[in-house]
Amino acid sequence: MDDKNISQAVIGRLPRYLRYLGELKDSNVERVSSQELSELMNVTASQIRQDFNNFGGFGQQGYGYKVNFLYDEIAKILGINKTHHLIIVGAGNLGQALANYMNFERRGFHFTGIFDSNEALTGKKIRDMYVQPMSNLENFVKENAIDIAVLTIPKTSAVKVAEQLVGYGVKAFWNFAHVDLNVPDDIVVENVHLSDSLMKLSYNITRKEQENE
Amino acid sequence: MDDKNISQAVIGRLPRYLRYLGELKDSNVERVSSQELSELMNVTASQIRQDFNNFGGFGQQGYGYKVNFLYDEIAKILGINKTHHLIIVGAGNLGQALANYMNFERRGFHFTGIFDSNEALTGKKIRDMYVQPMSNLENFVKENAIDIAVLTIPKTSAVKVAEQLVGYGVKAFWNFAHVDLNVPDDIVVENVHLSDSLMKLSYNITRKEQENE
DNA sequence: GTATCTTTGTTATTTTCATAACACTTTAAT
DNA sequence: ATTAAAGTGTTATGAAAATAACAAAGATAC
Repeated sequence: MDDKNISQAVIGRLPRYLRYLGELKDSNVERVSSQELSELMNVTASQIRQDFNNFGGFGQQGYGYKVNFLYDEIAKILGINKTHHLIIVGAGNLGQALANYMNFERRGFHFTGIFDSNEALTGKKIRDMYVQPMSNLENFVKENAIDIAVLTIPKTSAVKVAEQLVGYGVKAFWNFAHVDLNVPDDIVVENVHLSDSLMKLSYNITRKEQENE
Repeated sequence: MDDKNISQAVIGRLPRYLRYLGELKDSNVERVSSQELSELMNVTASQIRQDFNNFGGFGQQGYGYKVNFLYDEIAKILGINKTHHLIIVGAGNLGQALANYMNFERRGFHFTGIFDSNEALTGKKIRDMYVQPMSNLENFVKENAIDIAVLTIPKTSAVKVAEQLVGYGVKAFWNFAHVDLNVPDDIVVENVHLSDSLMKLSYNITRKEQENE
C-alpha cells in the first residue's frame, strides 16, 4: 500500500465505492468485477480499476474482486479503523442535529463533548451529553486529547474559534461555518458549505429550464 | 451571456466568488482586480479571469471588476433571483435543523411545507409551519407547484419517495439521504452525503499523520 | 492438461482543467 | 499629448483526470 500522492478526486470517490460494496456485502455477494460494479454505479470500469490501483490493486485477474476484502481495504484506506476524539462546537440547530443524526461512534469517532457560547444552553442534555460553556473548551480539549472539532457556529466567530482550537491542539475541522478557516497547512479542514450546495442546485435548475425551451 | 456548456468545476467555484464579493461589497469596496481577488481567495488570477469569461467577461481592461456589478451578475448566473417552491421531506433532526437554519427565503426559495411519515410528529410546529403527514404529499405538491424537495429521510425510503415526488411534478432534489436517487435525466439532484464528507476528513487526517512520521 | 474466456493491472490516448503568456485596452502620471 | 502602468480577455501551454486499449494472469470448460 504505497501512498505516494493520491488525488482528492480519487479520495472523493472512495466513500461511494464503500457504500456500494457494503450493499453487496449485505446481499451476500462474494465477488464483483469492475464491469459489474461500473454498471451498478454508473461509472466506467476503467476508472474503477484505475482508482483501486492507486493503492496497489485488490483484485485477481480473471476473477474480479472479493467484495469483503475490497470493502475492508477501502475502509482501511479511509481510516475508518482509527479512533479519533471529536467535539461539536456550536449547539444550535445544526450542531444538535449532527450530534443526534450522525453516527459518529460507528465511524470510529469518539464524540465526547458539545459546546456553545450561549450560556442559556449550558447543561442542556443532547443525546447523552450536556452542553458546556466555551470557558471549558481549552481544558477539555487538552485533557481529552481532542483532535477533531465540528464547527457549527456562525461565521463571525468561526475563524477566531478555529485559531484558538488549533492552539489547544486540535488537528482537524469539519467546518459547517460559511467561511474559510485560517489555519496552518498541517491542519486538515473539510468544508461543508450547505448554502454553496444550494446555489449549485439553483444553477442547475435554471440551466435545465433553459435547455427545455 | 452565451451558455454553451460550463463545467461543474467552474459552477462549483461561483458560490465562493459570490461570498468574497459580498464581503467586499459590505466593506464598500468598489472595484477589484483578478490579482487582488486571487490573493484574497488563494487561487490564481488566471483561473478567476477564465472562470468569469465563461459567461462573457464582466470586467474592464486596465480597471478591473466593479464589485457590485460582478456580484449581481454571478448571483444571476446562479439563479438566485428566480423563485422556487420547496418542501422538506423528513422532519427528523436534520430536516428540522435545515428548516430552522437555512435561510431559504433569502435565497429565493419559498419554503412552504414539511412532511414526515411518523404521524407522532404531525402538527408539530417547526419555525412557522406544521409538520404534515405523508398522505398530504401528493395534493400539496400538485396544488402548490412545488419544484424542489429536500430529502432528509432514511435511505431505505428515499429512492421510492423520490420517484413518487417526480410523479407529482418535483423537478429537483436536495438529497441528504445516503443513497443515489433513481430519477430521470431531466431531474436535478444535488447530493449532500455528510458521511462521505466525514470519511474524506478521516482519510486526510490519516494521511497527514503518516506524513509527519 | 489444453484451450478458451474472463478480468485485472498497466500503459497509451484523449479529454478536461489549470496555469501561463501576451496582445490590446483603459487608466493614470507627467 | 505622450508614455508608462495596470489589468482584462483570450490564446497557448502544461498538468491532471478520465477513458480506452491491451498484454499477462488466472479461471473455467472440456
